[in-house]
Amino acid sequence: MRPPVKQPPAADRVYAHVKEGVLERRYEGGALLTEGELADAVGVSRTPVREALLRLEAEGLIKLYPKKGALVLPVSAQEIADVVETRQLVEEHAARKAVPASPQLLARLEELLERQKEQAAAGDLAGAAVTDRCFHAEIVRSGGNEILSRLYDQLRDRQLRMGVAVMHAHPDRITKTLVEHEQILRALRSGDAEAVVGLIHGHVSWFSNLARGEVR
Amino acid sequence: MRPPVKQPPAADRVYAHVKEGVLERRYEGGALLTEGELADAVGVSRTPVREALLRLEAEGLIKLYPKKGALVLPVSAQEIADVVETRQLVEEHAARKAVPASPQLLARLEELLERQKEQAAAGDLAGAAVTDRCFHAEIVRSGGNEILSRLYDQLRDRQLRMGVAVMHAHPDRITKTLVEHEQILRALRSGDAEAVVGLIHGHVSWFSNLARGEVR
DNA sequence: TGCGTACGCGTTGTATCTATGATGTGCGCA
DNA sequence: TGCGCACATCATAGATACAACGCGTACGCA
Repeated sequence: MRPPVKQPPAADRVYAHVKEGVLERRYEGGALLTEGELADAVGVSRTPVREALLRLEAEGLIKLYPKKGALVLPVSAQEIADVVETRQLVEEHAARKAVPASPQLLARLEELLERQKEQAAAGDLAGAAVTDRCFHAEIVRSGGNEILSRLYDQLRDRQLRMGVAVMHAHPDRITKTLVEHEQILRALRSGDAEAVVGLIHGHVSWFSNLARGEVR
Repeated sequence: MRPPVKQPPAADRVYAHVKEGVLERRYEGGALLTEGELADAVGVSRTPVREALLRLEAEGLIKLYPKKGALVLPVSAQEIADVVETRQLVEEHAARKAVPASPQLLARLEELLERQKEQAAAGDLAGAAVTDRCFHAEIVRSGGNEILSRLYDQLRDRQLRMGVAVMHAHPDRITKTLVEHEQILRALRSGDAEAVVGLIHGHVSWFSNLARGEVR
C-alpha cells in the first residue's frame, strides 16, 4: 500500500491556481472571478477560495468587490510607473548597502549569472526569467531587511505579469540582461556604489518605456 | 421604531478588535490567540475571524501557525530596525519628490500642524498622534505612488505598536515633534530638498535608539 | 410610451458541522 | 524510576448550509 501522497493544502492550491492564471494572463485584466467558479475549477469548496483571494488582494493582483466578485486588476500605466519606481527605490537602496560586497554575495551572484547564461543558451526562457529574478532578489535580500525583501518579491510578481507580452516582443532583451548583470557584478566587486546604483537604475527602468507603449 | 443601525461586517469588526488589541498591547507580544477565543470575544463565528487573521498576517502583525494558533509577533530589535529603515527610505524619497512643494500640499500640512498644536495644548495625546501620522502620510501620499503609500500606512501601524511605551516615557517628545514638523514645513517651503531629507531622517530615527533600549 | 416598483437570480457574508492533525498526559512496562 | 506508547483534548482546515444583499429585468400603471 503506497503511503498516500499528501496534497498541499487546498487554500494553497487555489492560491497558486489563481496567481498563475493572472500572471500568465489566462485570466484577463478586467475579468470578474467568482468564488463559485474557482471552487469548481480547482475542485474545492468556497472556503479555501476566499482565503486565497484575500491573500491575492493583499498582494495587489486582484480587488475584491463586496457581493460582486474578484476583479482581476488590469495593468494601468499608473501601476507600471509605481512598480518601476518602487523597484528602483528598493533595489538601489539595497545596492548602496551591499557595497562593499561580501564574498558570499559575490559568489552567489556569480553562480546565478552563470546559470542564467546556460539557460539562455539552452533557450530556456522561463528558467532564465526565474534566475534573473533571483539575481535581483539576492541583492535586495543581502540588505537584511525583511520588509523590503517581501515587498520586492511582490513587485517582481506584478512586473512579471506586465512583462510577459513585452518579453516576447523583444527576445534579444535576454542578451542585454546578461551583459548588464555582468556590469553590475563587476561594479559591485570594484566597490563603486554609485556605478552600481546607476547601472541598476538603467537596468530596472529599461522596460518602463516599452511597457508604457503597450498599455497605452 | 429606529431603523436598525447597520453594523459593519463581522470580518471588519474582528479585524479592528484584534488590531486594536495588538497595537494597544492588550494582547501581549508572544501571546497565542485562537480563533475560538476571538470568535467568542467579538460575538461572531469563526469564519470571519479567519479572514481577519489572514489580513493581519499579511500586515505583519501576527503569524499564523497551522494547527496551533495566531502568534502575536513580539517586537524584535530586527523589526524595529527594519521598520525605521524602511520608513526613512520611503519618506525621504517622497520628500525629495515633493520639492518644490505644491501650494495644496503646503496648505494641507499647515492645517495638520495647526491641528496637532491645538491637540497637544489640549492634552489630547491620542489625537495628536493621529494627526502626526497624517502629517507624514500626507508627504508620502503627495508622491502619488500607491504602493509606497500603502506600505507606509502599514509601517506606521507597526511603529505605533512599538511606540506606545516609549511615548509615555517621554511626554516632552510631543513638543519636539511639533518643532521638527515646523522645520520640515519651512524647508519644504524654501525648496531645499536636502534640508528636508536631513530633517526627516533625524525625525524618523529619533526613537530607534530609544526603542532599541526598551526591547533589549 | 415612459417611469417606478417588485420580483428573481446570482453572489458574497456568516454560521455550523465534520475531519484531521498536533500536543500533552498518563499508564504500563522494562 | 525512566522510557515509550496510546489516548484524550483541542486547535485548525475544509465542506456544507443558510441568510442577506445587490442588480438587472420585467411587469404594471399612469
